[in-house]
Amino acid sequence: MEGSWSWEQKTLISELIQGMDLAKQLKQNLCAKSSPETRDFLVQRILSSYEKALLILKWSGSMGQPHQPLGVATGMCVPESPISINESPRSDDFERGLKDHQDLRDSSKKRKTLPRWTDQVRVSSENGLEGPQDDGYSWRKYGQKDILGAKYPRSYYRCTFRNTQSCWSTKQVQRSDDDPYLFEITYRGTHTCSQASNSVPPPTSPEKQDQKPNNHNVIPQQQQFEHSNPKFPSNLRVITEDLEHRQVVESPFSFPSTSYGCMKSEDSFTPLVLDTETFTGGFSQSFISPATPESNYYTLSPFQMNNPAAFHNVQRSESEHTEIVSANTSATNSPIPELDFPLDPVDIDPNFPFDTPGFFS
DNA sequence: GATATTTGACCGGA
DNA sequence: TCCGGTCAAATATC
Repeated sequence: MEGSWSWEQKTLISELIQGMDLAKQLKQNLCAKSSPETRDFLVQRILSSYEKALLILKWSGSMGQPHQPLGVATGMCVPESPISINESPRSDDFERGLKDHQDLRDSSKKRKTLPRWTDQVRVSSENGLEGPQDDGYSWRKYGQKDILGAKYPRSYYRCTFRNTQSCWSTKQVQRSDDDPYLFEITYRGTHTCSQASNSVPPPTSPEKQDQKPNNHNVIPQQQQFEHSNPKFPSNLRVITEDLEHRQVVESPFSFPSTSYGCMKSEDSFTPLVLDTETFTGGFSQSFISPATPESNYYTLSPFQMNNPAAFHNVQRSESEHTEIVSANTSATNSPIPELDFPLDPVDIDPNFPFDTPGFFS
């Protein structure tokens, strides 16, 4: 699988790792009260690394490269909406994307470009016949269709706030032929509605379609999540899946040590985000996709790589890369092709709190 | 009455 | 022409 890593992917990882290391150095320099010149130098190099990484992403996008492995392997917070380090939440590109969404009705071609990814959700036997119902978002069913060759009809849902908030996220729910308790949920587009910024665990993001059960540091996050989500059943289990091989592997429910770094204030990468509202639009997906409120099963797709500890594993083991890459390339599609970073104005506020406690710790 | 679901029809891509 | 995706009127539920 190592061969599947293209040059730009490796370079991208290298640049991001370098950026993080430089940031660590900067942090140390801040603590040591080093000279401003040294700090400026480090800041410049950090910026350079991330700009290169973004350029690689941009270039890969223009070349039609599969992006999903990139987002996963690097642990980048990669929303469909462009990331702007210190700018307003919605860049021009994102506005354009929104407009595209709104024009969807007029052009099915645009529909095809919507980010798309698939989850598999297993429901418990006692309630599974009704299918997965609640993934944290409000959906309105707008259609059902018998699919050729499929035993069960496919249901079509769109965001309840489609009209009121122009949220164009949709999902399709298809029951597995082989396993009636297994549902394949295909999400299209990410939420731009107010739900996107809520604490409710949203559907699995495309960046982390799969997760091997050997997640070492997941328990604290789980506990944390359970505490912050009173409705969250403690006896839930997680399905970690390899969509490529269509095998569902069950494991005791656990969370990655960091879910969506960009969304978690305690996450070590949070300072780079500056404002979670920045990602209210395209970057709404979280790492967990609950099947139903009553379900005992969840799919888990942890965005492990934004955990610095996990991130370092990237350096250690390429086999681990390939695990994640293979899992994520198995997804039906990725939203990352929609990625459209505002590459030019990658400016970081000089007062940016790199020395925030916990930053790069 | 407001909102959600169902279902047949329609449209566009392959 | 077939099929997947969506629309919109009819119906159901609260």
